[in-house]
Amino acid sequence: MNHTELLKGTLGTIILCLLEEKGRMYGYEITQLVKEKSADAILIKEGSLYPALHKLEADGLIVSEEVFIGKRVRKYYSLTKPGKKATKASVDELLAFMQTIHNLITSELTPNGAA
Amino acid sequence: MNHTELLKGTLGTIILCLLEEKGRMYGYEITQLVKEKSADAILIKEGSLYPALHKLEADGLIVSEEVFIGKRVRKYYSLTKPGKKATKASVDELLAFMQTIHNLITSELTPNGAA
DNA sequence: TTTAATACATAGTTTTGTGATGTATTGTAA
DNA sequence: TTACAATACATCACAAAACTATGTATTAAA
Repeated sequence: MNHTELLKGTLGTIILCLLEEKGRMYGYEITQLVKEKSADAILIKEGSLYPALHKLEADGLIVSEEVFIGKRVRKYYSLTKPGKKATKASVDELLAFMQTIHNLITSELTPNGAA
Repeated sequence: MNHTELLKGTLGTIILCLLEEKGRMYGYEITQLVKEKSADAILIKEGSLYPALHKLEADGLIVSEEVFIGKRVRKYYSLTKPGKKATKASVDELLAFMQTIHNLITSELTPNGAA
C-alpha cells in the first residue's frame, strides 16, 4: 500500500518536527528515523526529501552545516528562529486538519437524529 | 488558511464516506455538507469535486442518476457494491495514516531516554 | 432587474512526491 | 580483493490531484 497522496503537504511538517525534537539532523538520518518511527509505513524517498530540505532552507526555516565524516560529506540541518515558530504553526495546523477529517469520516450520524 | 496540500488524497475518501452515510447525494450537496461539518475549515472547490466524482464513477465505485428539479438537472451519486468495500478500506487506510503521522509529530521523545 | 445561490462542467496551472539516474565513500561478505 | 549493500548527497522528467478561471444555465432574493 502506498499513501503517496496522503503524504502530500505533511513532509515539511514532519521534517520540522524531527529537527525540533533532535536539534540537528542530516538528510539520510531523517529518512531512517521516519522509517523507524512509522514502523516502515512511511518511507521518504530521496527525490522527495532533498528538494523538501532545500525548499525549507530557501524559505529560511532551517540552516545547513556541512560536516566531513572521513571523505564523505554530511549536511546537518537545524531550525532557525523563524523555523521554530513555523514548526509550531505547522504542527498545530496539521493536527487540527486531521481532527477535522477524523470528525468528517467517523461521525456515525449527524446530530439531527431527532429532527 | 488553506490546507490545500493536506487535502490531497483525502477527497475521494471523504466523498465515499458521506455517500455511505447519506445513501445518495449530489455534487453541490456534498460541498455544502463538508463545509457545514467542518465548520468552514474544508471548502471543496467545484474544480476539485466534479473531476473527483467522475473518477470515482469511472473506477466503478459510485453510480450517478440524473434527476430534474424543474428545468435544472441534479446528478445523484450512490455507492456501488465495490464502492462500499472501497469505502471501508479507504477509511481504514486514512485513519491508520493519520495515526502514524500523529505518532510521528507528537512523540515528545523516542523511548530511549535511558540509553 | 440585477445579484446571489444553485448546479453542472472542463482546461490550464501549480504543487509536491516519485522513479530513474548519477556520483562517491564506506562497510561487509564471499 | 572484489563485489555488493549501505551511506549520503543531488537533479530531472513524470504523475497525481487540487486549484483558478471560465463557461453555461436555472432559480431565488434584493
